[in-house]
Amino acid sequence: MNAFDSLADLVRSALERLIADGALPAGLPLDSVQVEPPRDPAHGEAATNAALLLAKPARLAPMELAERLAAQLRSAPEVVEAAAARPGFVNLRLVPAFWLRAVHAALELGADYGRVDLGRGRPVNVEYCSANPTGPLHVGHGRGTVFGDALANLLAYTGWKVTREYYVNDAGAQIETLARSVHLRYREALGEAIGPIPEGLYPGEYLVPVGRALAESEGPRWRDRPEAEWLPLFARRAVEAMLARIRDDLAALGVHHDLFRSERELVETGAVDEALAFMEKKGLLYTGTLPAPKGKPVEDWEPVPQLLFRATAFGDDTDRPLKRSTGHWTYFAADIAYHLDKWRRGFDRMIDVWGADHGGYVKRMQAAVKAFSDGRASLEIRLCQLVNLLDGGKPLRMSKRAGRIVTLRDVVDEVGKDVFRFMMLTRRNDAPLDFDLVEVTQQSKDNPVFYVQYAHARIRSVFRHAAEQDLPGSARALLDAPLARLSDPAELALVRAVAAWPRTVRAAAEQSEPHRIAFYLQELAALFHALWTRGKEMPDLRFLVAEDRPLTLARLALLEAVRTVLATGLGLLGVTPVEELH
RNA sequence: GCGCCCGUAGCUCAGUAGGAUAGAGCACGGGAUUCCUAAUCCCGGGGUCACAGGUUCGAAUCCUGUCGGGCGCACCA
Repeated sequence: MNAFDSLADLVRSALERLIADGALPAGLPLDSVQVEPPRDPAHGEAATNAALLLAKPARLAPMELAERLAAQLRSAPEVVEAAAARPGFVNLRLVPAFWLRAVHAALELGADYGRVDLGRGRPVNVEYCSANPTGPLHVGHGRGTVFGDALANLLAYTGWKVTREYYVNDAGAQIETLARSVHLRYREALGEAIGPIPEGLYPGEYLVPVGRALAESEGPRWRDRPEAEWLPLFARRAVEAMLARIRDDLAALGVHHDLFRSERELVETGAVDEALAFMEKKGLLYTGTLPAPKGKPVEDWEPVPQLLFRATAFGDDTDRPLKRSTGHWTYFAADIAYHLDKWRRGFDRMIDVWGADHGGYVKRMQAAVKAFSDGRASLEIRLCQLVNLLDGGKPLRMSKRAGRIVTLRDVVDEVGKDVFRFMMLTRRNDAPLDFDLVEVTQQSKDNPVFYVQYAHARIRSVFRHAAEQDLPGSARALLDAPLARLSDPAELALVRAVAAWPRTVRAAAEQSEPHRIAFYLQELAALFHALWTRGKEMPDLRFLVAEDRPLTLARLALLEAVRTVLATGLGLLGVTPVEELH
């Protein structure tokens, strides 16, 4: 049990005793009681809002209730001080031994210290990246990819059975465009002068090798044939090549999906027809004509009857078309089939990570999931805002037409996956992010990842020195260290930060907010660096004290606990905890 | 016009399920290095939490409106 959970239990049992004594009425909602670290450390080491929450149902003034609770809590052996504070908090100070349990737990549990079983083994599907296979990943994709990956890590760590999934949009007009673009490169590889890439085709150089490979394996036989004959082949080969490249880019970021699900396959195997027939049978579809769109006038708009989904019955703003005037399924229809497919594979919890430019799509997708599952499946959609690429403070304009795309791979190769991942995660996903190529390539202290990694490296450094002095270095060997010797305020602050790790994990997982892990790690690193420097100023506080082996063991135990938490936290973010920095 | 997201220090951002005197980094000013890595640390100035109402013991946080910014708005993906 982690520190703050056990404090909440302590407070609840104190309240129960007050109820038993008749000092409080029965039937109070004790579950809502929380114990948290107070914002201002001067208030104490932990604080509960119990009296504020329960004052009304207990028909007591908050301060009166707080006083009674504080008096009751003072009798607990762990409690050194319990004080009521206006408007009704109860502030607690605990015996150091209470907090030191967390250090012991970290040593004992290692990477499992902080793990909480929120998921109880239930399955969750996290779909992220899912970039169209028409080109390499760019920096904007990188953000959602890193976010989704860290979120998946976090859910797996908290007891969920996670499947990481990539939806491949390998059907539709864009793929035909891709195939035509590759055909042009194919002709080029056969020696033809193709001139400038025509409007409407993909100009990127990355298609050159795809065309060359086709020229080598196929020869010139498709050069002058009608499009209908070569298009499927070229589309398939192009998508394969792009996907291979995307997987490679993902691997460079440390991202590995469990499943790549193909849209084309859903269409070709009849899964879309089947899914929509399922919707039809539930009475969710009808044929009708949508009103003209409200915004900027659409030039070629004309009222046509279409097959529609009753999205408005499930919270969307308008009903949504499922079939195009050509008779083909819309993207949305295939997406419904895909999510139905997920649900049937056993996922009643699904999380999609999308770019903010798909924000207009959220309601209809959630409406569809609600509709086909009769409300039994949940779809959470996390939108990642855009990344503003800057070059030395100046906005870098990316133009697909000019072929001037800053690829994810370029940036990752330049700054490293650790820096990229950490930078993407030190911000809430729903706020835009400035990513300055100059700033992050400088690998200066502007990169918070170094700050955290440096803390880890420094701890490893201490242990290298400890090994030279014949001191134990493993967590197991430090389990019996006399932790009670830790007494300096800077040491105890670090101990309490270690104790706060499990609740940080829980909050981050429950809110789907991996950035909380990143911020916590920076705080933990800051407390460690501060202690380190105090040791420079006051030799008594150095970690390795030659003449006092028990004290040294206690400090090494604390350092190992901190290191464990740093390594675990960095691991959740997908960042490598380094042994040393140079 | 409608929908979603955002607005917190000069800049970039946190703010833990409504809690106490709103925090950190950068930048700026001052200081610390014979000693476990100074890529670090310590001290300081900096704020009408866009604005106006509302809900209540209490609001940066929840609700309504206004202003400002971003994204999106049949038959593309």
